[in-house]
Amino acid sequence: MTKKKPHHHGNLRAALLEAGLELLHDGGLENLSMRKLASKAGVSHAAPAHHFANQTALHSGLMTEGYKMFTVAMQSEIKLAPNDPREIILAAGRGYLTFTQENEGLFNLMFGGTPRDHDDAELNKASEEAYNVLREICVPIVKGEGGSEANELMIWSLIHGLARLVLHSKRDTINAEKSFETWRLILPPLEFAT
Amino acid sequence: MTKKKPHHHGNLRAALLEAGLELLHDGGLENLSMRKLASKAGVSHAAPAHHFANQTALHSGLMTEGYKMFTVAMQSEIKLAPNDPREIILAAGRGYLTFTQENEGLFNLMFGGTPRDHDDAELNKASEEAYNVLREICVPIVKGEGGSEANELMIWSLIHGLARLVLHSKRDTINAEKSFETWRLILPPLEFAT
DNA sequence: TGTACATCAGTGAACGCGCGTTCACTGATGTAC
DNA sequence: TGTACATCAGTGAACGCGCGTTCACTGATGTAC
Repeated sequence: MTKKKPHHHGNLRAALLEAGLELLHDGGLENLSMRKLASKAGVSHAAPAHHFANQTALHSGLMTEGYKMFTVAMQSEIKLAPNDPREIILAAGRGYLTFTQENEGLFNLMFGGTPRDHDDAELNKASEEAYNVLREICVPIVKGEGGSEANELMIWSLIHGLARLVLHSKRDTINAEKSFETWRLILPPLEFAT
Repeated sequence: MTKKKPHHHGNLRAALLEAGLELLHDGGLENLSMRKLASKAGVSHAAPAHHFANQTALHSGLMTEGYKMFTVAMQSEIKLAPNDPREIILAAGRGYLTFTQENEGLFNLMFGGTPRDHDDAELNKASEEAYNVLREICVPIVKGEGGSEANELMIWSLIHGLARLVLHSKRDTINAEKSFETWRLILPPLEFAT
């Protein structure tokens, strides 16, 4: 006896987000629409309205997933790194680069100017958690004139900029290994508190 | 006697690009369409087809304008800077930041993953010229393990990343002055050849 | 200088498409007693 | 345990919209002689 489609999906919200990530993965930002999303999740195109009030809400939901993936990507690289502040920073950057290369569409959604819901608590929480990873790896760096904030911004700008540029010129830096090496080369000397 | 509209516009291509920049300026990436463009330029919506084969061609044309503006923005700040390699790098960064803050929509078009025509000679030329400005200001930096390319990538990643992050968190860094100061703070110490 | 003619750069109507959103509906689920 | 009922989460049809693109056309411009 084959399973009948249940009228209630069970966890449609999660399924829709997953479908959205797939769409982004397969065809980038241009490939994302509420109707395709619903279709990919095997549901009528009016169904998502029960879970996302509008497109911006959906985008915010996907960005939330993005930040969570960001956090995980950085943390799992950090876990493998030797216990040395510079190595930890390099590892976090590798996680960042891996994420961006594997999720170009999502990265563009997150940082390409797409409107988001600034009051989305989950989104704000997820993005803060990602930032916290960055903050922690910067703690050991000796503070200069700009304090710890300048250190964090420096590291973040560097790695974010590199990630963007790597995607932008795929011909030159097509594989992860090469971009990891570049990252190692451009990270300036840092002074750490002992 | 009032001037009749001439049937031939004279320089519609330029007018369309200008209209496109205005649309981007006023409403960002989402505000850009061929029909709005034509309407803004005071021309029927089928007219642009004579100047841009398709949307990608139009986007590429706008990106070309963007790179030119980039180059000008950096060069004009460099011109005002004291003749000191670090000051020149700081000045170029200020130009970059000014451009991005005044042209957020265009910046998103250029670096947000929008497809471009990779065979557009004008576009490639304009982007190379912008890169050349960067290359020149990096010449005085002492080469490390990664050679001059690593120096260029380091400076570019830093300033591009900062520009992106400034736009991303407008609340914190709403004005140019503040972002200039941040830029000065995060530019690491550099060693210059004498 | 004048004329014939090819080419160019517009117009305006029409095409079909995919989109987000709304709506009345219905079947499934959960709850009170 | 059984029943009545409210709520929830889907369906499918329909809405109007703006879009990129195509097309036959026409008026303006440029050129050959």
